[in-house]
Amino acid sequence: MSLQYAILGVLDARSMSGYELTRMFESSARWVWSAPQSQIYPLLRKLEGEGLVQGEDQVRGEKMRRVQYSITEDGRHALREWLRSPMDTPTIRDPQLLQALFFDMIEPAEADDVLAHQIEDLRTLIAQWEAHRERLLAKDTPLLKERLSQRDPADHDRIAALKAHVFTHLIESARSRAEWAEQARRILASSGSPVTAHADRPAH
Amino acid sequence: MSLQYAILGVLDARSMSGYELTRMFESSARWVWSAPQSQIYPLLRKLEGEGLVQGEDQVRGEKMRRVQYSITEDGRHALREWLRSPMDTPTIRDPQLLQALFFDMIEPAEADDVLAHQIEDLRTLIAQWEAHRERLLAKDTPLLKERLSQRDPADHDRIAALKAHVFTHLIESARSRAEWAEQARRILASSGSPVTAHADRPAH
DNA sequence: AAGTGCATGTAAGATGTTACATGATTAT
DNA sequence: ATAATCATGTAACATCTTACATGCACTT
Repeated sequence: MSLQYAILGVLDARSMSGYELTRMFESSARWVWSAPQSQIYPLLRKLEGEGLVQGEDQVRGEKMRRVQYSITEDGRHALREWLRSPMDTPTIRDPQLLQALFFDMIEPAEADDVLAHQIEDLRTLIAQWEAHRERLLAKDTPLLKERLSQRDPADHDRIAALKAHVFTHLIESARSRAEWAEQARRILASSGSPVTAHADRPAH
Repeated sequence: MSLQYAILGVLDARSMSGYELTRMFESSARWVWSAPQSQIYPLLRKLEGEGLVQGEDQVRGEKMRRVQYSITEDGRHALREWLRSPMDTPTIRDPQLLQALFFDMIEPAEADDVLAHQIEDLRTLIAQWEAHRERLLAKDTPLLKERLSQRDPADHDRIAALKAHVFTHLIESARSRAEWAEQARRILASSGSPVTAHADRPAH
């Protein structure tokens, strides 16, 4: 559902080939949506079938056809409809939190390792998001530049602030999660042998 | 992947029928995982096939067969393996944040409505999670009671604190999100006409 | 007699992941 | 030459959502 609008939103800034979109969405820890290449290409075809995007064949080299997709007026309309529609908070489905809920079933030291790994991972993400946020505020990302060039200069600050604000949340959220993990480590250490009843392996 | 371990984790506290598990996981805004009934029953069969859970047929009334599932030693072992394994932060895929990223394409008033709806929704969730958290700290949920009855009383506080801590994060996270949405409303209001270029409908 | 809750299932479709396959162009 | 990057696709599979179907037990 949402990937389609993510694509439309990006194409609204500028036209792109499937490959460029793929690079945007693949392994994009620093972006708000991710999708593998195998989802992008079929979806572009589908959107073209619905008239929301338009592909233009470009000859490159001998017979290499490289398709440049751009958003249509219908596509922009569909995107705006979606942007206007309120949605409920998506149901939480967080494997790491689920894991934490049952940490009393393993040794505190083992749970501690898992949490330490989470914290490490979060630090990396935070750094990436912070960097991206800074670039947005400086209006220094390729896509934002393209977008702003179509807009009234009086709005530039507001638009950049709005986009950066999304990343502010990602950063805040990851920071709060890291603090949560630290606190969880403290609770685990607080005392207590683990798994007294029905142990997985003979007590040692 | 994770649903299977969520089921095992619940069954570790006490045996249950598919129906009871369904009620646990369906529309469970107050829990950390959710799944519709159509996922539960087939998965239970699969887990039984793998020997991770064991179903016991119970006669009820005339010929009504009601199956009570319990976790096996293999199931407990598989669950512990999973609990010990570090995982990377799941890729963020948040439709609401995606929406916010393109709010510059619609009227500020329209975006404001969407954000107001989000905040309302978050308040409801926060209230539910807070209630659940309180009950966990008071060791007053049916499932936690069953679980604690199998464990050393000296660990009870630590276990309850650990579980409650998971909900603390959900609450903190939702609060931070609500504050973020309020801030976003302020940015939207900060000035600026919207969509100057390529308007969806004639400017008014 | 009809409705609600208990209880278990199937089917169709959307979405997402992992892996494989292919060929052209550009850089070393 | 060969490796990396550009570029586009398919296949198989797991997961998740929505909807429908069925029948018993208990209440009103």
